[in-house]
Amino acid sequence: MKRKVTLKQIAKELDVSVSTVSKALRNSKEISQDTIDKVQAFAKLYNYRPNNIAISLKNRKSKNIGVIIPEIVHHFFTMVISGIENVANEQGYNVIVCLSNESFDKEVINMETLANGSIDGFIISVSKETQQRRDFHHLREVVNQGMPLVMFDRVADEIYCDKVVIDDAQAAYNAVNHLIETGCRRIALITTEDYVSVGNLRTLGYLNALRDAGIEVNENLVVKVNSEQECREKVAKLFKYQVVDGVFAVNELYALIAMREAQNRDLKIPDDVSFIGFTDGLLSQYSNPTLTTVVQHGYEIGQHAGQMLIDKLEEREADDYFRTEVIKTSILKRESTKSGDNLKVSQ
Amino acid sequence: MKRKVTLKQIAKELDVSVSTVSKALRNSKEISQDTIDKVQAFAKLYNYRPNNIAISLKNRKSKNIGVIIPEIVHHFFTMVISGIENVANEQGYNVIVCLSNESFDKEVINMETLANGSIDGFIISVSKETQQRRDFHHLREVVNQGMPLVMFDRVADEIYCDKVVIDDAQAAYNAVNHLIETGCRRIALITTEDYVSVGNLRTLGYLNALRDAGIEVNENLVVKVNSEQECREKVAKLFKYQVVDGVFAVNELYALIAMREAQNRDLKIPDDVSFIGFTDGLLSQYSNPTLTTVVQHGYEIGQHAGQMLIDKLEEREADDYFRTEVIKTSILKRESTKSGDNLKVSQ
DNA sequence: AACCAAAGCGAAAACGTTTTCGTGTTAAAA
DNA sequence: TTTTAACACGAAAACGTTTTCGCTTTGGTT
Repeated sequence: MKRKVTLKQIAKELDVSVSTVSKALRNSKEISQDTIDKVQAFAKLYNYRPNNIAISLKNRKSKNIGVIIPEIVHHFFTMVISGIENVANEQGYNVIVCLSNESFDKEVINMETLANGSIDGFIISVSKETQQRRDFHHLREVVNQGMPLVMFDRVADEIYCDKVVIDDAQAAYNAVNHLIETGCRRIALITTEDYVSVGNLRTLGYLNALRDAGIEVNENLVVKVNSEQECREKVAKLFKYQVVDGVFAVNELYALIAMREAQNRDLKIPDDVSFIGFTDGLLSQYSNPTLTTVVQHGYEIGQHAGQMLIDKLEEREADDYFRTEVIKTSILKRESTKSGDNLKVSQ
Repeated sequence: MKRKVTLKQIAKELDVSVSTVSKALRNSKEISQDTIDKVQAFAKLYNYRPNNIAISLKNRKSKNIGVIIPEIVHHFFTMVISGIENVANEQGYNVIVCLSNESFDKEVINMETLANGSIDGFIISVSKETQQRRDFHHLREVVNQGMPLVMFDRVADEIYCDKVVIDDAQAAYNAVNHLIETGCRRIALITTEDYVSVGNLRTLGYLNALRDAGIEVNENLVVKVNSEQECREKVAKLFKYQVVDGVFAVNELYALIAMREAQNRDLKIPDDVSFIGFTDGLLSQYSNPTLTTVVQHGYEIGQHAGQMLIDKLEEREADDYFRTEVIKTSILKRESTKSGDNLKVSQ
């Protein structure tokens, strides 16, 4: 019920000026010790806390970071948010999260409402629709206004700003290579039909790994799907008409679906066929067998993105110098691929 | 590079007063059409947007909602956030997310930093540590300051505020009852050793369901665990020494671990033993066999919590009247339990 | 006695809005 | 011609801070 107490109220009660109160609270040496004690005692008694909004207005900075992501019900993005939160909180920043729900319009609206003082800088992974349209005017706009921007994962090359990405092509290359090294030769790729750049990069890594190993690409082993349902159908056909001894899927769900199909056909995993997925989430951890995956280190991505942004905000870094940090991926070997020990045996 | 344009700058350029500009932009009828046109054209040209912070200060409201949750890498909480975001955005509010990481101190700090103007109201699910200590002074404080507060899931009865919960006891009752109806008699409970109130309530539901069905409680079928590892061990013992034909677990992970153990012992699911878990997440959806679960409808919980808070903020509801909304759970039947069709056969 | 410096404090501006109230100008009514 | 009303606009206050600058009082130095 009792409203928050302000400097003005304290000043009136103690019969001094607002300036005196303000200075006393900050232990200014302009103020006598007597007055300081009196003011601080009173402030403590009434639990005075400075009003953030007033300070924001005065300082022209909010100490808030705006994070815009396509969706939050997604292991990778929650890990990234956790990472951002971690570095932000340590340095006195709050995180405002907005969801674009993969919609271009909502992304634009979110940015516009936040960009007017509510936040000091953006961290964003753009929506699918935005990538499809290749319309990045809203990003360009905030950059032009001098507001720091960090993009992660789904980035736009044509926007000049800090970025945090993984090397999708390299990661896919390593994944496929791991299959090759453990004896696989007829390796299928399950990917998305896409405009989403990361999908293409992962496909590229797949192709390169095969080429470097001197394995010919078999178009019949490449399946492009757009939905879970489509994945099930095409994977069923794949196993029906082709001999497959390894599967690389661009996400864990598709890998799981493929594993299920293989199991239904009484194929032994990993002896008859090995599986590796992209993105390490709960499903990979607890599937049966557990799934070997490419881990993207979302938490670290978030930490780096957050730190890069804060470095710009605190002017620890020139505002016209931009970097792209590439976070290394790693392969977490589990039960769905053969261990290195079997290597000679299986080859 | 170009800073955001302000009313003052527009006023100077057009040689009118700040008040005139402000009114012209809002189509006040105090201002001539000529001036309105002139001002609006200029504002559009320079892409004028009112500064949110200044408006917040003036109106003494930020249009921000503070959400504090124990962790974000958790399906239930992300669903809740999505629900909150949904209603908040529709009504012009932003969501500031803070994570307590299950720590009491961080929860307190988060609330204090947000409570000084940054937000208009809180939505919170308290940390385990907070529940353990039963120290809710920080909640009491914001309530006393007249700041609306909505608690969800992990609530504190002693705090007088709006709440959104599920009926854990009833939900558990229904779950266990479903097992009973499909023919199970020796039903195990896998729960957490806890101070967390929800765990106790779920246990209560289990006991009541057995009692109402005239089934004696067998202490040996109740396992309390605190970690994944402990769960594995105790579940192994359970299956080794007891005959079990049904398992109710207080979360999906424990249910999964138990299923895995049963499969290792070549028990048929659901014919030999049925499983049901609490909380419907990805694991339940994609496990093998898929897991029947109690679904908590996190998205709806978020929507209700958000709407209750906004109703208070917009004074659509008296600020001294508090409700507790109970969101109904439902049981999503999948492969891990017998269907109703088999009912007669199995009895 | 005259001067000066330091100590202690207050007034005011600034951040960017919105809104109330007052004022001068013009056109219509008496 | 005088009064009145409508019209168009500006000044100022308010939201809660921080900070600069200036003022008064005190005590000490010549």
